[in-house]
Amino acid sequence: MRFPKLFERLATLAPLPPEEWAKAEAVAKEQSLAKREFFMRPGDAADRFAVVLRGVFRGVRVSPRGGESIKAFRAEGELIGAYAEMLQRLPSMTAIEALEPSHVLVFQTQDFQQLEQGHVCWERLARRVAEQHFILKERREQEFLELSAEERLVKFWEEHPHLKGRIPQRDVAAYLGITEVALSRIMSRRRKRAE
Amino acid sequence: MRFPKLFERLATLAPLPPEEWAKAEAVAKEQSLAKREFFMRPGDAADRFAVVLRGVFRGVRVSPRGGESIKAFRAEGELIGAYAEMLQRLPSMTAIEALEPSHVLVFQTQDFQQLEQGHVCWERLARRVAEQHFILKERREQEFLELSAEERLVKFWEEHPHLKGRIPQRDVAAYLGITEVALSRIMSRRRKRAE
DNA sequence: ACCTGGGCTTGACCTGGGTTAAGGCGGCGG
DNA sequence: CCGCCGCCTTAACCCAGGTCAAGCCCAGGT
Repeated sequence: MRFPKLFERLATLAPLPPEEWAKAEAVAKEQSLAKREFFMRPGDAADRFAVVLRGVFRGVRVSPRGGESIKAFRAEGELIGAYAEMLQRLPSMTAIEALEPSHVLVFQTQDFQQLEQGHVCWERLARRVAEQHFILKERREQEFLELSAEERLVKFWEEHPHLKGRIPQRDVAAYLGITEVALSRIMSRRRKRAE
Repeated sequence: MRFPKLFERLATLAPLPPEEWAKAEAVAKEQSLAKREFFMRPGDAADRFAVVLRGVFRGVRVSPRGGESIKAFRAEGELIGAYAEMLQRLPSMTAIEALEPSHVLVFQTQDFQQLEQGHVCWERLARRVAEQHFILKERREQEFLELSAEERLVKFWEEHPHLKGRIPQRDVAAYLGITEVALSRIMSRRRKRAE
C-alpha cells in the first residue's frame, strides 16, 4: 500500500476494504505541479480529480465579465477537481491552480466508475463525499447571508489556520467576495481597534 | 401505487424498482399543514424529511443574533427537511414553514435507513440527491461571489418563475441576503429604468 | 363603513465596500 | 548596487445597501 494515511482517512468516511483500495492505487497516477501550474483550466474536460498529497490549490471561477472569484482552497488530504461540472458532464468552468510546489494523486473519473462497478463501497464513499461537500457549501451560503466581510474573515482564519502564510491576501479577498483593497482596510481597522 | 408522478420523478434520478417504491409508500405518512404552520422548528430532532405534494415552504435559519435568513423555497415535487443537520446528527437549526396550505409525504430517516438496507437503489438515490443539492448550493455561492443584489434578484425570478405571487417580498429579500427596504428600492429603480 | 394590522414603499441619513490611483517595500535578476 | 516586479497599503471619492421612521394600501374582522 503506497498511501496508508490516505486509506485511513477515506476509511473513516465509509468502510473501505483494503483490497479495493489496492485497486484504486493501481489506477491512480501521481503528478507533481510547480507553483502557479494548473491542475485544470476552464474549458478542460472535467474527467479527472485528485487528492492533494502535498501543497495547496485554489479553485478559481473566472466569470464571463472577467472577475475572478475563489470557490475554495484545498490542502493536504483534500480533493481537487471540477466537481459540479463533473456531475453535470459539463466542461470545467473552474481553474485549479497550485499555490505551492505540489504533489497529487490523480484519478480518471472513468477509472473510478470502474471501481464503483466492482464494489458498492465506492458508491458509498462517493455519497459521503457529496454530503460533506454539501455541508461545506451550505455553511458558506449561511456566512454570506448572515455575516459581514469582517466576520467572514475572522471565521475564515478560524476554520483554515493551516493556510496561514501559504496563500496571498488577494486570494483570501476573492474567497470572501470582496476586493484586495477592502480586505486591507478591514485588517488595518482591526489592528487599530486592538490598539 | 399512490404517487405515480413522484415515483417517475425519483426514477429519473436513479433506477428505482416499483416494488421498492411500494415499500417506501408503505412507511410514508401524508401530512397537511395550514399556512404558517411549521414542518420543523429549530431545536427539533432532524429525524424526518418530506416531499412536497402541494404548497410552498420556506427554510429559515434564525441566526443567534436574531436575524432571519432564508436558505431555500421548496414547492411541489421538492424535498423539505434539515438536510445538513440530519447528515451531522444535529438538532435542526432550521425552521421549515408552509407559506400556503400544503400537503406533504413524510418519511422518518429511520425508515429510510431500513429501505437502504433492503436495496442499493436507495443509497444510489440518496447519493444523487446529495449531488443535486451540492450543485444548487454551489450555484448560490457563485451568485454571492459574483453578482449584485439586483442581478441575484433577476436570476431568482428566472429560476423560480413558479413562485411568482406565492411568496412575500420580504422573504425574497431574506433569500437574496438583503433587507425588504433594499429590495423595494431595487424594484422601483428597475421600474423607472423601464420607463 | 370603519378600524386594524401586515406588508410594501419612500425618504433621510449613515456606512461598508468598490474604484482608481498613488505610493511602499521586500525579493530577485542584472 | 540598482531597478523592476509583485504584493500590499493608503487615500479620495462614489454608490449600494443598511437603519430608522413615517406613510400607504388593502384585506379581514366587527
